[in-house]
Amino acid sequence: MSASLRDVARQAKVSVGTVSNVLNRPEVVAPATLARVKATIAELGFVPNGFARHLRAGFSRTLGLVVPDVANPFFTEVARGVEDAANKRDYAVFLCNSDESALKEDRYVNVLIQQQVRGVLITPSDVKSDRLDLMRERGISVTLLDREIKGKNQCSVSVDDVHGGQIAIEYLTSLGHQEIAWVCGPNSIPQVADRASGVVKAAKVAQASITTIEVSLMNSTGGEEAAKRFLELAKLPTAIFCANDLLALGVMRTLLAHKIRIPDQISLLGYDDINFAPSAAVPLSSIAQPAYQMGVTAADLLLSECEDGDDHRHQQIKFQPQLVERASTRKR
Amino acid sequence: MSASLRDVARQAKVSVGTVSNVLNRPEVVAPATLARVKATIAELGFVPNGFARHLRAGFSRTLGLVVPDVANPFFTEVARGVEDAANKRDYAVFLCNSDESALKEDRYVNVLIQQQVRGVLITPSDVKSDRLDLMRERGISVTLLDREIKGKNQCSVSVDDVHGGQIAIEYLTSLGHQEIAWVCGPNSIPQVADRASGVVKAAKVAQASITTIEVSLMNSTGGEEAAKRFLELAKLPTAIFCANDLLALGVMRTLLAHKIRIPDQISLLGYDDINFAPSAAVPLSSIAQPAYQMGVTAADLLLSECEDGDDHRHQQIKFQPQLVERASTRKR
DNA sequence: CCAAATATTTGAAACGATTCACTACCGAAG
DNA sequence: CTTCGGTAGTGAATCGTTTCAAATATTTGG
Repeated sequence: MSASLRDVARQAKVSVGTVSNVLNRPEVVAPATLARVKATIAELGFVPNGFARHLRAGFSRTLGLVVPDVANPFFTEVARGVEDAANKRDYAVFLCNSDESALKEDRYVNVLIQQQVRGVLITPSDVKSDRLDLMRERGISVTLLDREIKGKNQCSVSVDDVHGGQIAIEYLTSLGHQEIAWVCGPNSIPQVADRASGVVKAAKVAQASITTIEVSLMNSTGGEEAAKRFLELAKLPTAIFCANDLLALGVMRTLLAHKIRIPDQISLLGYDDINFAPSAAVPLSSIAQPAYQMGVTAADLLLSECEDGDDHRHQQIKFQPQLVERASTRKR
Repeated sequence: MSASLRDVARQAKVSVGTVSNVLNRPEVVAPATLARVKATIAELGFVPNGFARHLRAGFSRTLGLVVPDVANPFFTEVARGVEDAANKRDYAVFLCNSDESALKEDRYVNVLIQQQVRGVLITPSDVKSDRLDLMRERGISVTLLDREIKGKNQCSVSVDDVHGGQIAIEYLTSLGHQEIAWVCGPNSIPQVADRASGVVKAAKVAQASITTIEVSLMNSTGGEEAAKRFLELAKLPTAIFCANDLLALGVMRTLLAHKIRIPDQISLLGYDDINFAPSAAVPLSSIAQPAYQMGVTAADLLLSECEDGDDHRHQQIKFQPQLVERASTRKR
């Protein structure tokens, strides 16, 4: 099959130790030998076997990335950031979609442990679970992505979701909306809970009333369902704030199909500011999060934890969300 | 650190061979022993070290997936399919974005070889390169995704792009359009070339005239650039066919910003039928490809090649694209 | 109750790299 | 001519599994 270090050693008439040195500490090898061995390596097309290397070393140069859904452009952007940062340091990334299911998450955590990944970036479906500790016990660094656990000693990169919910409602009320619908996923998702708490807080200050519409899927299908439920309300709110852009797009699609004009009759505000938001039927106002940047930051944090070892200090980095105004919202 | 097979053996008072049997061939182990060893495994929280296992076995349970851009919803869908199919067979997937760059692709191929992946699914930037042979020489199965090499002995899953280009133009000419702009990426991308050839073929039959606008980036930024170039044309075509939906969305955004009405003044047709297409400012007509299904099929094909070994027969699977009519196209 | 047949279990070799104590060699110093 | 210091190179042990021939235990038939 493919050439091993031993084959190279034999062909170059040196010992395996020397070949290993050529690969890992070329400075201790005499120039002539170095050249000869390098030539042999090229000749045989030798590529070191990562398994064997990492078996001895005790760790690998791979990371796991566990997100709820890469089909969500927000996470796609995050993934891009992670990949670029990892790549820069010569790490490869395993991609895992948990679909917010604890079961799938468990399976993946197990796979990642088996693969002996060096570290894991995860948006856990359930922050309280012991999955994370399980990995850490095994010497796998864990950094939370878009989640945060207070008081716990670990790195995390998140966005201030409470503030996000708050500025959303502050914005809508500043436009004169007093009856607002809040379309969200299950409250067990921390982002949903946090944004909701920001929503409630800001609503109280502005004395606005909030109607919650909760659906199970945080994608455009969920949005369609939400819109149908919305239309059945006794008194229609004048603005809708959605927990993410996919929901908002589903809502938009359905409302437009029912001849409801946006923003004339109803203002619509999303969350995430995905790439597609400006191209929507009515360009979607949204709360932007620095997705790519978050991916890069999280990966850098994780890798520095992996490589610095003991003198690493855990950090909780929190980005601030930002309002992006487009055509889907307007004064009442 | 974490428990090894040897630790389990010691604690359960059996030999390492027996523990290994419990893991891999439980049917040869006596029920009482089986139970005891399993209990010990659970107690110590033992997870086998994938490296050591695969080092011995000579291959791993990992796949590589190399696509030009996961941020493109088409490839995201494909990736989802691949992941689900791989997961079902207990394989993990490395995600790699080549960005159509031969350099990045080379780097990733090297990483994947080092990781000793069992197989690779790739949309190669350059079909003629010897990267693919390099991997095969090392015993890594390779399946082409959304590309095809005629006469070569390998599996591939693709879409009939020539036909796709053809039905697009047939449709537009059937609506009465005779002056059509074709917005595409570099001709070095096989899909672009194939679709272009379908375009030309159908145009000849219908005696329509085609104006080609080539941009370097196949995303919405590229689309914006294309639209600007389009607007500078001496005589404006009445329809635009874009090589993918992202391009089309960029074009749409820009044309609408210039107060050009779609489809009244210009018909716009995309390719891929991504999830957002129906939510676009003007719901986008498009040529649909079964992305998720392609991912699943490709992964299944690859894994059957990996596992069936010699009695595997290479297959070239070709899906047929389909026209999806929405509001962005209309009769002249 | 014994031999043969069958069912379990054992333990050492192997996978391919890294590591490190050790040897070989060379020139310089005593 | 020996001794020392330093540089280059060696090769056996090691990592945690799987595999498999051999050893041992158990069952069966006579």
